[in-house]
Amino acid sequence: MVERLSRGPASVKELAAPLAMSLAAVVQHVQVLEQSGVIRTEKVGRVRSCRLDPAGLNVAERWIVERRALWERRLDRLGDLLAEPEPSSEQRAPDRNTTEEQS
Amino acid sequence: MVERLSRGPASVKELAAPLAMSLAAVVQHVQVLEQSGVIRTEKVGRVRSCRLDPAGLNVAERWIVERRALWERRLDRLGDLLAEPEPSSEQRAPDRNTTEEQS
DNA sequence: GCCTTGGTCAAGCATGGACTTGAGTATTGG
DNA sequence: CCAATACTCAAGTCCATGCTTGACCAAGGC
Repeated sequence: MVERLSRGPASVKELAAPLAMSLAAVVQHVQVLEQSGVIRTEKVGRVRSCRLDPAGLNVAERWIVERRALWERRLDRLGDLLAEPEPSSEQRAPDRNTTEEQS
Repeated sequence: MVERLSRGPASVKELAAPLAMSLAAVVQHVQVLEQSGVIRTEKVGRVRSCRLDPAGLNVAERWIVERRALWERRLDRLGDLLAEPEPSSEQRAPDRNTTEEQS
């Protein structure tokens, strides 16, 4: 959908056309895209036309960059720990309870 | 869990301890981690001990790097298209049907 | 006027993932 | 020998997502 919109604005119908989905489903997608600021829409008569919002895409880009940085940090940390020689003697820290994800 | 394992091998019990989850749930996590090659486990008596598999982590890292590259490519492409002046005259390509994701 | 078109809304269904429960098994300390 | 421990396994629950359906409504077009 975003790809299609990057080639110029389109109505909901047009967005739905190539997509093996009901119109309603597409509308839902459009709604979340609008709420998250990636696109803007405007209703003219009975037609709602959608276009990308460049500013919003910048936000999206920033989001992804952050995400990426986070993963990089994790991997680096992990890499460091793996590079270290394994601690042969048991010296287990007593479970700090910081924000921590599972798996 | 991976974080914990990066500080040295541990039994399933130990992994479960700080995790507000049943043992069985942890075992499930351990299974997928093992299947995807991130950890290796060995059963000694009634205890299954788990350790990270450095090689497996390399695989995981490669996976993430690929993923990242993919997103970068997408964003770049999108950025390019946005940078272009909007095509004012209607010159809509007739919907090529290549592999394409929704939204 | 009235049927068609493009969209809207609410409800509901299907699926998948993460977790729990409960029953069972093998090891092990006493 | 017995009970506790450390799992294992199958089944079932819960919940979020993504989509469909059907009723509805406001433009158009003829």
